[in-house]
Amino acid sequence: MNNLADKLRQSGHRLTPQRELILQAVDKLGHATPDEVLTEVREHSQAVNISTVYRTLEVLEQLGLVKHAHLSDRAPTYHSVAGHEHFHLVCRKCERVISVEDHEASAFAKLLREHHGFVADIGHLTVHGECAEHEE
Amino acid sequence: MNNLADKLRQSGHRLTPQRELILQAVDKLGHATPDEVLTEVREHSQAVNISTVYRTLEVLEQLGLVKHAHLSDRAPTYHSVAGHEHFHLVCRKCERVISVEDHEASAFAKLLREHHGFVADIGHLTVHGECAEHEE
DNA sequence: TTCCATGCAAACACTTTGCACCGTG
DNA sequence: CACGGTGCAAAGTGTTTGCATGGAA
Repeated sequence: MNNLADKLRQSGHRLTPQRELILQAVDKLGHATPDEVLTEVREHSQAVNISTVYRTLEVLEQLGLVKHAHLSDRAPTYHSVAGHEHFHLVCRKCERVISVEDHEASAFAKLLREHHGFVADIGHLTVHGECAEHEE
Repeated sequence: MNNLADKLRQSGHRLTPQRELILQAVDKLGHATPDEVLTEVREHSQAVNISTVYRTLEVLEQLGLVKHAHLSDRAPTYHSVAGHEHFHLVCRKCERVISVEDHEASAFAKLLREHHGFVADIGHLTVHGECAEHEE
């Protein structure tokens, strides 16, 4: 089955080569800014415009195929949602990014739901701090 | 005692009227973008430049007097660190911001430290999701 | 053949920087 | 009176938008 084509059509969108390429690039790169996605796409094919990248990432996120997180103070990064959700730890000292299974945040999410009626989007969560090699 | 003046001098900085005004504005506003800080400062005094706001917020953050968090996908917001640390819950539907005492994240922080050797900066943490009135 | 999608260029939002002048310490 | 701080203007980075053209269904 073609997940992308199906999801696009079900929501009244169209399947285009650009959209396939951009989703492939996100899959391959792991965590990438829109600009990095553009660079990756141009390795294989050429001729994709940066505004198409922005517009496509927005559509893919609506469809639940990718998510974005804010790993730095700069541009957001996109990653594919390949079944298992995860969140991120980012070291301020070395910029290292650690991906953590969502279940490690489930107790925290439960607490927020019970105390504040708040349903957390764990897949969007980024925790900044310092990794083992760099703590004070 | 004058906390600002002391901290500035101890770190080789100077006390200026702009720095006092900007810190007061952050205190008063709660959570504010650099631009909102500028607007607030200009209510009282005039003549502070946006680049001074950026430079000052950076200094104040180094001194531990303010912190920034990313409450939206847009500009960061600054809040004063008035003794007690807190983190934020942001509702995607209504933009509401809920401030939560840091101790509610202490079990989560402990888990991250034990499993990943990662020391989380809870005061910088922002959790996105949906508040009680807007969950699905 | 109908609309949605794309490319392009311009505009926009936010932030940083170089430099001359100002004012704290 | 030295040196860090400020204002101003310009440039840098990241993102969005209007519009004409292109192509999927």
